[in-house]
Amino acid sequence: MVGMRRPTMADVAREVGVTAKTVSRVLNDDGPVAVETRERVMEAVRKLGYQPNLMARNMRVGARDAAIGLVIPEMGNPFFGTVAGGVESVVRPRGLTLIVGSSSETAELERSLVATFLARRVSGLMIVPSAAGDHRYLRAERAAGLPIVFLDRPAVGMAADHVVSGNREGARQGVAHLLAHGHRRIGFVGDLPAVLYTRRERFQGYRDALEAAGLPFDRALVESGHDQEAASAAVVRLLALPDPPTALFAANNFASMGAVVALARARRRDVALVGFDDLPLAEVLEPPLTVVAQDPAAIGTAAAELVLSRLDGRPSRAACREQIPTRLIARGSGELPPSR
Amino acid sequence: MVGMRRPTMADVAREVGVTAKTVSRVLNDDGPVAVETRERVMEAVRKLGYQPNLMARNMRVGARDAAIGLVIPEMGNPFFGTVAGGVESVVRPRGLTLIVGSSSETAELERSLVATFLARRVSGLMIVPSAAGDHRYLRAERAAGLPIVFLDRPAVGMAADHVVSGNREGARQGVAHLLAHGHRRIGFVGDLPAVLYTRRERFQGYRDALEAAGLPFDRALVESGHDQEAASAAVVRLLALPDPPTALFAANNFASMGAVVALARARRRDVALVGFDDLPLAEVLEPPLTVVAQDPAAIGTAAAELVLSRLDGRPSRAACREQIPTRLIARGSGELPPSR
DNA sequence: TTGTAAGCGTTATCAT
DNA sequence: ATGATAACGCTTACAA
Repeated sequence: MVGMRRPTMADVAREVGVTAKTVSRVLNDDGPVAVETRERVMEAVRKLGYQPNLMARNMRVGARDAAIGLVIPEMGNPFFGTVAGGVESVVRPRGLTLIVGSSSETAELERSLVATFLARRVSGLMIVPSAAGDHRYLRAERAAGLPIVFLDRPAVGMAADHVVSGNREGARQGVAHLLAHGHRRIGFVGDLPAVLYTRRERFQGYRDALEAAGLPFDRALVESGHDQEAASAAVVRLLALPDPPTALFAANNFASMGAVVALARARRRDVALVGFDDLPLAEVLEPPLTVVAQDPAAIGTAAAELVLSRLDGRPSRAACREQIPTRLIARGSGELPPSR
Repeated sequence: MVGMRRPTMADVAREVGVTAKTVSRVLNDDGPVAVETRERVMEAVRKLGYQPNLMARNMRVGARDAAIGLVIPEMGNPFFGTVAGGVESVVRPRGLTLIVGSSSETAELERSLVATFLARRVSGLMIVPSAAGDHRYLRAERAAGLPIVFLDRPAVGMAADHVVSGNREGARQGVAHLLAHGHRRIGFVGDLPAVLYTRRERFQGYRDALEAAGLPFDRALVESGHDQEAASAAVVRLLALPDPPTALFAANNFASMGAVVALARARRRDVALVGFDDLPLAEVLEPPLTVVAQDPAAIGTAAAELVLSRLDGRPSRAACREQIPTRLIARGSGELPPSR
């Protein structure tokens, strides 16, 4: 039983007494086929359990695999998972399969994944670039007409299509929300400086809001950490300042969780908090967490549609950027008044 | 520039003045090649920017795609995302690519995804089966030697390898934990009855624990809901009973969140709670949530290793089942004493 | 309406 | 150490 050769088109053809081409015609609704022949072919297909070999088809037909390669930093992260889900939802109805790999945020893994995808001759490439990367090596591919779209962050060293959140505007809105509730000293808790595109943008939004309100920028109110624990520590430092903030803006979900934990540990229910990126349990926290929510599914679908439009021949001479707007969700923590 | 044909092995060969087969030898470290020839080939490869075509290779070499097809219910769900990450971490070092699709928990989508994967001639199939499915149609594939492994839930209508959490034992442990803290009336909040394998197993664990403690089973203490809101409502009903439970066991994370929300809304800090499956913010809740944590990454890696071992020729005559143990994490909510 | 021949880009086999 | 030829399973182009 094991290793039994799979039936091929030729096997089906032999069974019916026709040629492979005729079977192909039936299966692809190509060219004219006699009704009776069609029926006999279909029956032989069922009888033999024949399944067309997509590999062979792809190879002959386009020299391109009917697949889209997607690189994300991490599969277990619901943000990127939802992005991937968005991509799949637009790509599958077009008959394209999704091939996914995770880079663990390292440029090396990202590059090796991309190499694999290119070797497979995927029809399109979608990349959430890792921080340290350089994408110049993809210029030739892009020039040769391969649709390449970057997600969540733009490419480095190369002008290419990309779809990102409205980071700057979203952060501005979140901070403006705190300002509107009377806060004048607002701490910023973000990733390690300058490394990440999103951190830079959101930081700009923070400054935009302050400037629009005519408030001075105080470097002492800016703290960073690369994970939840570090963010907690950052919050502790902020609250220990001589002139501490009455509100916090957490620039990503690790920072948000770190801030929530730090405030809970310190039993500080008087510090306002707005986080960038929504959390599953946000409404259960005390107080419920006010957030600037992103729309990861929309990032995925928009990027996938961009790839499809390139595939359909939309010229890709000029790189285009798409911004997916964020949405402020007021739940309580961002509406607390200043404590002093 | 667009549509420029990619260099093939033949192009490289022509450039060097040899045959395609020689280039193939160099690239695959196959057979003997003169040192000088090898160098000239490598240089031509660089010069032309040649990249081997994996599709063609796969087709010729094994009639199998060097890929593993994985079906999960939902990409945005961190549980399944982490499972997928576990699979990838095992499969990639072996040179296999991961192809993923989500079924949205519907048997139709699952089946169509599987069909696509089979048509691509993947080397292995990994499926988190959706509730309503029937997998008899896969028996022939399995008999023909295709490695097929089910994750998180077993197959229906067919004996096949599967890797699942220790649902029953984990639930037993969680409930026993509550019993050890003095509770005698423990409510069970789960999915809709009987539909889902995991719900059945965990319910059995609940009963095991009661039985071991010599406590009677009270049907009134069992409630169900298919999402967070329904679970909340279920908890409200339980607490309104004439002789209400002093503790709750939530059999999945939706139920856990629903229970947390319901207790918070009712300002009931006196009801103990143990949830099945960990939550990101569990330690931030008040009180911090005690859980029976699963190990989704381990489920993924174990299942992937099973596929690889089958691929390496381990006979698959008998289906094997692997249980990944759970781990009780006591954080506070499960250690509350009975309120009366 | 159906068949024939050729080819997609590799690698296996057998020669040289 | 290298080459010639065929083959993998399918589709395109053309012929019958």
